[in-house]
Amino acid sequence: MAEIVSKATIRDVARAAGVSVGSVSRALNGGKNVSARVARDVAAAAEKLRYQPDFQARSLRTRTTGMVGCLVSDVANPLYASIVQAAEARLRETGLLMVVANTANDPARERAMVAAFRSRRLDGMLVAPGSDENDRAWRDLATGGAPVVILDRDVPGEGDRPWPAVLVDHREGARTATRYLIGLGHRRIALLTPGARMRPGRERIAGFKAAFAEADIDPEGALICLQESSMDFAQGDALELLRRDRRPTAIIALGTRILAGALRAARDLGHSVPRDLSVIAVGDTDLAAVHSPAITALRWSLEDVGRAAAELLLQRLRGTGEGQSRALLPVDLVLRESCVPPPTT
Amino acid sequence: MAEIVSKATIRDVARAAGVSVGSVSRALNGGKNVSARVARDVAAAAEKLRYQPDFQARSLRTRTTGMVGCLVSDVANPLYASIVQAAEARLRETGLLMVVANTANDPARERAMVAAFRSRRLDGMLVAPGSDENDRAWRDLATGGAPVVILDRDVPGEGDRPWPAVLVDHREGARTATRYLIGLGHRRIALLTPGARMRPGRERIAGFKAAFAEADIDPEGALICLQESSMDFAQGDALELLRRDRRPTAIIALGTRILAGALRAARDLGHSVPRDLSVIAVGDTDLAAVHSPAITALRWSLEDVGRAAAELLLQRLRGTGEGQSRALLPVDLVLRESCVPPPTT
DNA sequence: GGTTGAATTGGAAACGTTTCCATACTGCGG
DNA sequence: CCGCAGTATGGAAACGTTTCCAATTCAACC
Repeated sequence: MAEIVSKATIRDVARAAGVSVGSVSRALNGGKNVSARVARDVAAAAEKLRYQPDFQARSLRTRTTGMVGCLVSDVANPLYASIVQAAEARLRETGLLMVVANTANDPARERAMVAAFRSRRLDGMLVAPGSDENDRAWRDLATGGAPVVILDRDVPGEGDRPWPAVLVDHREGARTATRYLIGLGHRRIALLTPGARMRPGRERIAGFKAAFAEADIDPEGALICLQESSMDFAQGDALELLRRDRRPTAIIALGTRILAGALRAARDLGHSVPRDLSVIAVGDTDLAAVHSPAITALRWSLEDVGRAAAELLLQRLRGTGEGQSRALLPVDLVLRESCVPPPTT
Repeated sequence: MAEIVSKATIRDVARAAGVSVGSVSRALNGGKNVSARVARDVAAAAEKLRYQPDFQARSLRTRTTGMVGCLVSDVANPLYASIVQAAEARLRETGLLMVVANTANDPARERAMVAAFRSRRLDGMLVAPGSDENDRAWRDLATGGAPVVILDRDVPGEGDRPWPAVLVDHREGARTATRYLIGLGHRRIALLTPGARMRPGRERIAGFKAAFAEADIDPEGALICLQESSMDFAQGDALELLRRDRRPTAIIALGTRILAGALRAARDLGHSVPRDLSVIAVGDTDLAAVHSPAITALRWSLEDVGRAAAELLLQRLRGTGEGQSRALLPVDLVLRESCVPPPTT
């Protein structure tokens, strides 16, 4: 009949079971040094009172909150959403909750959120900084003692050793894609990617250039076009690119929005994909898979990134040996219909 | 030079400022009843010691955590991701953190997460239950006293009054879309949407049927095809649908994955969109906007949903008058290139 | 100068746990 | 029968805040 639920405190349970609060705590948690009788009575009392321990109070004493933070520029970005999703799944399995915050790549906001996380005493955090230089914030957090795992960024690191991180081999991916296009005969290829402020862009550019270098062809054909990550910008840039005299015959475009912009620009100019323009998507989004023609894409597993990051963090939280401190995930080129040899002019 | 940061407690500040802890607390929070001298000294001491209050401890005393939960089936689903993003943005403005959890529409997991949220004493929560019947879980939470805002679901409600909720007018949207297709001359139209277990599906079906009813045409042409939300399923179903003798001449398909399945099926069968098959997307995703041909779509603002939900929750948290308790957001049909009159057979 | 009421302050009691410590109890070997 | 080691137990301290309450100061007014 008890309608008023859940005001039950450990003291109530103790009283109901006729033991001390200390015993209740031991019975419910440790199980160590507790007699069968006490265990039984406490369990019964807890059940009857629908006792649910108060995490806040427990946290205060144990200095652990059972929560980890996740800081990304935008959870709605498909390239992050799946990472967050997978990480949450893994963390939940161990009873951890995940608090997420969007930074929009604003360093001030990043610092503010790190401070908030620390002030809330979150046990750890997963972060994808908006630039590699803002490591003061992470350092701050680290001095708070909470482990940090970096998502696909090169953050300088803490004195001696680098931060634990999950990295994606964008360089090799970009090189493979570029090599493939060169192999098809393309000599002028544009790479559309957000700025080199962050690791993924930097690595892609490096791989892109490497492919040109190793093919020993005119590096002038490697058109690097840095982007805001927005469809309209990309469309404008792509239009400009495709109107040039010696326009690129192939485009490598990041994500959903930039890819979309490029595709639109091509359509607006009456270029047919792949006949007039080959296209490779970086990141295998719904759009790439379903577009007609289906877009050849560089794919890496976002789920793996999330899972691996969670795993790395869990290792640190448990303090079980250092284990490995970084993971490098592979990138595959999945061949579809959007690449053919360049038109013969 | 102080390298060891952030062990500073309020007691340290009190000592450094030469006042009592009570005064420090008042100086830092209330500002009420505190002399200029104390305010100055405390501020200075806090600054010098880099004092950051411990939210855990504060929570214990104030019974408020500054965190709200968000429970959806899958944050990586584009239809949720933007909602979460927008809600987080609004909540953050007021200093609240958001913890998210994915339920995969599993009622057991939903209950478990609600329990976890309550146990952590989250101040409130935003939830999109996987079915409308699992309201026991929310009732539990409500008895914990934390306000709940429902995202686009019909949850029976708490005795007298319904839960606060943000709803989308899917019925009207579906009706508009269907009416539009009928107006173009279509008589056999398929609606591909996930089951009627949840409000959006139910409402869409109702609107779909209503359009047929009001047009006074053969309701046999209203082909309702319930779906798992997965591309492969949708593709299979769509193939079956399009192979029928009297195949639909238009398809209304939900989201990214089902839409993608339908588009693929059409392509596999050599049906050209829109010549042989008109298509309307439900939900204006990247895919719909960028596909060639661009897909006419039902659009509602996910950002508005998230913002409105956050706003409703904030109202409840502040306890400022009841305000309105539900919002109904409009759905627009954005016309693109994927709908034309049916082929004349 | 004394009285009064408000403004400020310090001290201590909460908040609900976990964990430490001292005590009581148990069984066992001498 | 007496230590004695180990195990169970109760009581209390601690975690870091906020907030209550009583005490003190202060200014102003008679």
